Amino acid sequence: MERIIFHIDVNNAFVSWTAVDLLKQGSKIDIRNTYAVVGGDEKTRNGIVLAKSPLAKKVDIVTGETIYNAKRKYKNLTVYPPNFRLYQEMSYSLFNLLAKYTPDIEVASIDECYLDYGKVKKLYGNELEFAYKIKDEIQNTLGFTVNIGIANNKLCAKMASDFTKPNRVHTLYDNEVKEKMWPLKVGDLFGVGRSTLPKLEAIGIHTIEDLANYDLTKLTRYFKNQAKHLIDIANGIDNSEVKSIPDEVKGIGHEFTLEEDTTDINVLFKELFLLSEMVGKRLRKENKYAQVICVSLKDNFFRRYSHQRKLVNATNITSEIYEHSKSILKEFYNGESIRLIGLRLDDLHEENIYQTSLFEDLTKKDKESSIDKVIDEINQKMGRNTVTKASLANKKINRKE
DNA sequence: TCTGGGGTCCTAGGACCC
DNA sequence: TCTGGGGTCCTAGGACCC
Repeated sequence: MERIIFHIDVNNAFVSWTAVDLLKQGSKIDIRNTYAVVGGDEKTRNGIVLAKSPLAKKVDIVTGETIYNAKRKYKNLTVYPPNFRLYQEMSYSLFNLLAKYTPDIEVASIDECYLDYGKVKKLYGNELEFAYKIKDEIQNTLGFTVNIGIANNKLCAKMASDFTKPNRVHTLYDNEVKEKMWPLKVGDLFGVGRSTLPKLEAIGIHTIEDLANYDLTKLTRYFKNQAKHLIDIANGIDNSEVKSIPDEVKGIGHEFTLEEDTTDINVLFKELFLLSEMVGKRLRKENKYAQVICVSLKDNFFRRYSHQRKLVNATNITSEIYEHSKSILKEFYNGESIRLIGLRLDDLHEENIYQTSLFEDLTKKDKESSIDKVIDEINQKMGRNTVTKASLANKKINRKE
């Protein structure tokens, strides 16, 4: 069977979705046609650009830069706060629409997916016609536009959807790679990031074509095992499958930037407690137990450090997660000024195979577990964060998720 | 009031065992 | 006894993505 893959990508997703929502609420202006970005709050030090309108892009505003910097590029820029709940709903509505046509859809992120068209071509016919049809259907029923890339593998479909925007359909079949992809800058290649790019340029590789034709033995000297993969992707080679059934979640983490830097370990402990509740709650919701706990810090020079610990017994109990994370932090925190703290759970298991120790108080464990259950249930019924442990009662909780 | 948060995958080195 | 090497587990950190 012929391999035909679609990559469907929402144009300026967060800006578009915010625009659709504002219009629904009666707004007279469509922010997609203004100098607008969606970005975090500068006051809580979350002030970066998450998405930009085409006009904002025109004045060289880029995703990831500070709001402060973006405003220097365009003085009257409007900044909209992100609304992740809305984005999640918009995302579902898109994937539900596509699922009417085929179950072979891989959700790649909140605003993009792959669709295995080869498997349903007999049903729907020519892929270009079908792509235009669903592109228009999305626009007419959901109110936002997408780009669709069509190719013989996922990588090329992804590259194709990134050609000219918005509201376009592009193809990048195997026999079009040389003509359509090779002239692009090597940094535009999916999989070449900000660390690999300068290394490639240093050895004279500037376009995707340069990389595609580079000698493998020579490239291996610089990139070891990564070299073959780099040359493959530059040639548009990718054999990965469209995975319609998502992998089991492999880890759960949360982190936050503090409102101000701190050297006070007790402040860090408090944050760890809040993080423990958040990751614990999610873990229990997934019915999983974690065996690895990882605490990470970012200092005021933006350097990241982390330490992890593998537990003898996996856990999903908030107080246990907290006690371990606290002791991990104590182990490696050296008093420097901290900007961000994060907590991650890895090595997740379905069941808790518990190795009992002779001296362990299992009654206490049961009690902790039922306390968590009660807190989860109340929060479920009454809304988030109605109840937390007493030590947090005086802490303002207004974190965004 | 310059620089978020949530993931996955990979690599390298050390410990340990045979 | 003069220095191997395969395999696995564990940890720390890097790279990439949206």
